[in-house]
Amino acid sequence: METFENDIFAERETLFVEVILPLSLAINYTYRIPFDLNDQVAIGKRVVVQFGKHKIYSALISGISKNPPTAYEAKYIIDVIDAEPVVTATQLKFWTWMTNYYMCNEGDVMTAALPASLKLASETILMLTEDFREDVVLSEKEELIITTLKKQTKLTVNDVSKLLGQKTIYPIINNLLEKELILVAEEVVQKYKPLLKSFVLLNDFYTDQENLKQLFSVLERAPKQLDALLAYLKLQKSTQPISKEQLLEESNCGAAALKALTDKDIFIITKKPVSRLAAHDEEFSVNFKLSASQELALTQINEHFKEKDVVLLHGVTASGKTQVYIKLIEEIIQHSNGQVLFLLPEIALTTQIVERIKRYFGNAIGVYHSKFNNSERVEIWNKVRTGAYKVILGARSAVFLPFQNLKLIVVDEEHEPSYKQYDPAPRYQARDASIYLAHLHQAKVILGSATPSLESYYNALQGKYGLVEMKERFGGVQLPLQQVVSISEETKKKTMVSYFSSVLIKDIDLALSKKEQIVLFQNRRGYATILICATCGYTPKCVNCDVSLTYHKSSGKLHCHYCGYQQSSVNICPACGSVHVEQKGFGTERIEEELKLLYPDVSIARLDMDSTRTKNGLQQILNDFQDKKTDILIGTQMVAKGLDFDNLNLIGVINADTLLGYPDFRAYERSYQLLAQVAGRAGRRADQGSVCIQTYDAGNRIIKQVVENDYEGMYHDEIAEREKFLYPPFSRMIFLYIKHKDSHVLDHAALTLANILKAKFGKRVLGPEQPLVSRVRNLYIKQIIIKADKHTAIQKVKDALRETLTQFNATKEFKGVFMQIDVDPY
DNA sequence: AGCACGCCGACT
DNA sequence: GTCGGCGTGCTC
Repeated sequence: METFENDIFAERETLFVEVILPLSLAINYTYRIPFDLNDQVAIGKRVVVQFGKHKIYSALISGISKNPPTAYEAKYIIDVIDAEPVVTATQLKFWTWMTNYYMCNEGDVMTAALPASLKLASETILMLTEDFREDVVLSEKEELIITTLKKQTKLTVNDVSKLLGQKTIYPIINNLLEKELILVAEEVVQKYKPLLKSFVLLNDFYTDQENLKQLFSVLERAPKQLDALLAYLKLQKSTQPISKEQLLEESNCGAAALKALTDKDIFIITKKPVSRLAAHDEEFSVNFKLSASQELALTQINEHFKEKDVVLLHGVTASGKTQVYIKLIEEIIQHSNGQVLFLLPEIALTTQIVERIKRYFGNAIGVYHSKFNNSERVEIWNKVRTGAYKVILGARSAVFLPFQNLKLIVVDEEHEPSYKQYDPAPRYQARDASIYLAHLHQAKVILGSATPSLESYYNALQGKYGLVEMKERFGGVQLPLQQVVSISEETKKKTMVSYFSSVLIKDIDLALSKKEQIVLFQNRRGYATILICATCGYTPKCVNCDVSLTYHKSSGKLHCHYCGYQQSSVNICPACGSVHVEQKGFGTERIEEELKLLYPDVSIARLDMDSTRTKNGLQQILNDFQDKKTDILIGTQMVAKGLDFDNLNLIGVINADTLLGYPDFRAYERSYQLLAQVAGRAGRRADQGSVCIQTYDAGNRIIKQVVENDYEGMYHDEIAEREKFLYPPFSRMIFLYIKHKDSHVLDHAALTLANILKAKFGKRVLGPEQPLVSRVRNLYIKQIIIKADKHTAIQKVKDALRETLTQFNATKEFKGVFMQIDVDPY
């Protein structure tokens, strides 16, 4: 009797949970648990809570306590969604670290980390899936939701609550989502269609040996069809089911023979939805041999890993770093059954490197990518959590996946700026964050690049990271021959044809005559086409932002790259009425046009943000180039990222100066990296490639260093500058952006804040300054920089800064001032 | 993020 | 006199 009462007492204990809401809030909130949900509560599970008067969110439990809050009465949670935690304890630690390090809110991290369908809110719209199946057994309530959806196609989470007359609906919705009967609306916008693939099946009749024998004799006079049958029987032993393309590849029988067999009912073709995550059925093996220098690099990496957690692999372009990674990954998954995270810049994810790695690791690999839709993302999320995926290829956001047994992180092209998220918060650097993530999992990190960031190389030279160098290209192919062409000289000699020097034209002619392909590189930044009035100098500007509008020929409109504002183009100057409105500057579009005039019979394509907006746009352009449908490819930065084409031997850089002239302490480093990477695309297989760099500044040391492949020289020059002027890695930087719609209020606020900060941190505070673009979306912007030298305890600075900002924002005068913090803003 | 509360201009 | 503009504060 007494134990019984004790049990009741234990059950009746009141629990409180601290939850993270998927909103940018400075603190977490505490809710109370109704007794009947006590045993379902666990850290990492999602709960349904009401926040504010009406809103309902799915929040994440980050802490459990028995102490009621003193200052207020906690609201009850409405429901517990998950049977198992969706977020691991390690992930929560990672979130907390990111919140502190990058000075954002935990809700920001949660928003960035969770795929959208794990963040249901009351207005989330639910719909039936396209390949809705009738054969699933449903509960009464599930049935009601489904029949209603059949009638009116759309329901919000709120509607469902009303429909069922109860608040406890999330587990039901979750069930339906898991059974893939419904989906959340975002997926519909992205037109989620299951990928259908044709599979071949031999008619059951022929499983009988006698019948099969007869079939052989019947097909004797149809060699192609016989071939197909033999191929099928051969494949049958190893793979099931057999896809149409597989069979065609194996047999060389041709589609006609296959069709004939199908018509005769010997083969049966069925279409089945397959995972978009493209499971490869091939053998799980790595059957290539490393070269001597790759083998050496591998040994050195493993040697360093005995003492160090991070190794920098510095290998020249086309040295075969990928193979080294693959060997490392193979070792990990075979010997420790651990998981590997392979980070790539966003853009490289759609290219060949992914295909290559998939080929090696087959079903154990998952790709995570911002262009994926929700169902794909959740699918990957769950497969990482259960450990079904051993290797994850992903862009920066892949650091948020729920790894179970992470052993190795590879950060390829570690110098890439796209590892940094600029907007919105969390403004994190995935390369740096992955080092902390690895630390949490006691995993190792390998940073790879042909042109390492100065920070990483510095860390390696300081002994903080292990350093492994590969100085030879794979197969002994020579590095491309690079030449510099002075645009000013050619202009003087009047040998420039539009944007192209005589040297470049000669090279293009030669390459075309050899049927080789060409890539022309034009950095877009600062050089997009703008309109300018030749009479009065007027330039159309964005109404919301302090930037000139750029002219896009494809749309015939003027666009703002910051806020997306568009307006129709102008022929007559709105300021002075002159008709002499001219185009200035040149983007890829303009170069394409000029080139088409010079080479009307040559097939030219363009690779930039505009031509690759869709998920498959990039892939299409690359495929066409691979298949040699395109002779010349004109591109922005994108062409520098991991492209690998056999027939590409000439690279032309239209104008190198746009890179060098950028007002940023990193401009020279970035220029070197970009030019070296672009140049590295040429001649990767047999012949030595050539690179033609056009510039007004032929004597520039960076250009010289690029031509001489002198990374060390560049490093030493740049690091000396950094040390002299106390830039990273000799200091840590925090950028503070202050925004307000009224420029006077902003000026006053920025100055006041800068003075407060200067009183606290002294000469480490610079500014306020006006950033390059001083107004975006109708908000004026000022910038304050905090530059803490290496020996400062940075966490203390951050703590003090956070407190100062909170106080500042609380003063009446500056309440409406927005502030953004960017830690390590590179 | 959203939503209510509240304090000033142009309207029945 | 009121309707509604959006600035500001709060949400456990």
